[in-house]
Amino acid sequence: MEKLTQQEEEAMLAIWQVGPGFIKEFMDAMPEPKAPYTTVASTVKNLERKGFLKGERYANAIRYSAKVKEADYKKRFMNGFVNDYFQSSYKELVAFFAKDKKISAAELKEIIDLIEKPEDK
Amino acid sequence: MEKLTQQEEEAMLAIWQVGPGFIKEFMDAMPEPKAPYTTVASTVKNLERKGFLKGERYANAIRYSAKVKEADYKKRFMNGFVNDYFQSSYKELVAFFAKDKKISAAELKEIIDLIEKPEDK
DNA sequence: CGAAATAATCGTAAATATACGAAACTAATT
DNA sequence: AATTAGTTTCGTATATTTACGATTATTTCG
Repeated sequence: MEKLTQQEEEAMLAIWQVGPGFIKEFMDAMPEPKAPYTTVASTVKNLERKGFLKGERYANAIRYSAKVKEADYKKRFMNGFVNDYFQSSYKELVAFFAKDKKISAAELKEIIDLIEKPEDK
Repeated sequence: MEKLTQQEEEAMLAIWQVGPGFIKEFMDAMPEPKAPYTTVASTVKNLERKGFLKGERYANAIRYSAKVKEADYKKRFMNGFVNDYFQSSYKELVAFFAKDKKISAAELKEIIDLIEKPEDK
């Protein structure tokens, strides 16, 4: 999976949020200040070339959908980060943010409950 | 704090690891395949320009040290990531990786102990 | 059909990043 | 002082990214 540039990633965030759709719709979901249509269109083309999107023609427009799932991108991205900054240890990462008070003991307990009693049927 | 490019980040990782030192030493700490000396020197110059390093002349060489702490860079970097991918919630992030079995309940409990009984004097 | 609307594509320009050799500088050695 | 060795600095070439207007293609509507 190729690495995304800044605006490619911004576009992907919008696309993941919107789901399959047209460039116009993705633009609506992107934050201000918005780039001109053609600029976004170029970025989308790049994403298609990199294999992150696939496009299908509908009338005179193209409907794009994500080929790479957000969860997969997150995972691979974080993995690199954890390797470089936390000696490949997710525990180190969580401990770091716990010490920095980004997450509380109570929240960690909730997560423990969540994984110890999986209630997905 | 300006964002780092790929090789700038690689160089910073080496510098954080080595501590204050000379380009040669940073190069030794960088993974193969190593770029030529002058390429690394350019990158280091860029890092100085971006305010990540400061340099002091010693004899005919320059000793560089980090102005930005690794912990601070980690924090700001992760913060952006959590905002974009986990609705600004560190709890969401931890839950995501817990579900993906990157961290166990036992490890989370250890972290809870760590933050509930702070033993730094 | 012809005009207007909508969207994609193409081409290109400018900014940024990457890469590295040649030359210059500094210090040590003979 | 001249040579050598180590290091920085400068300049430049190439690749990639960003940005977007002009043009072209397609559909819709009168």
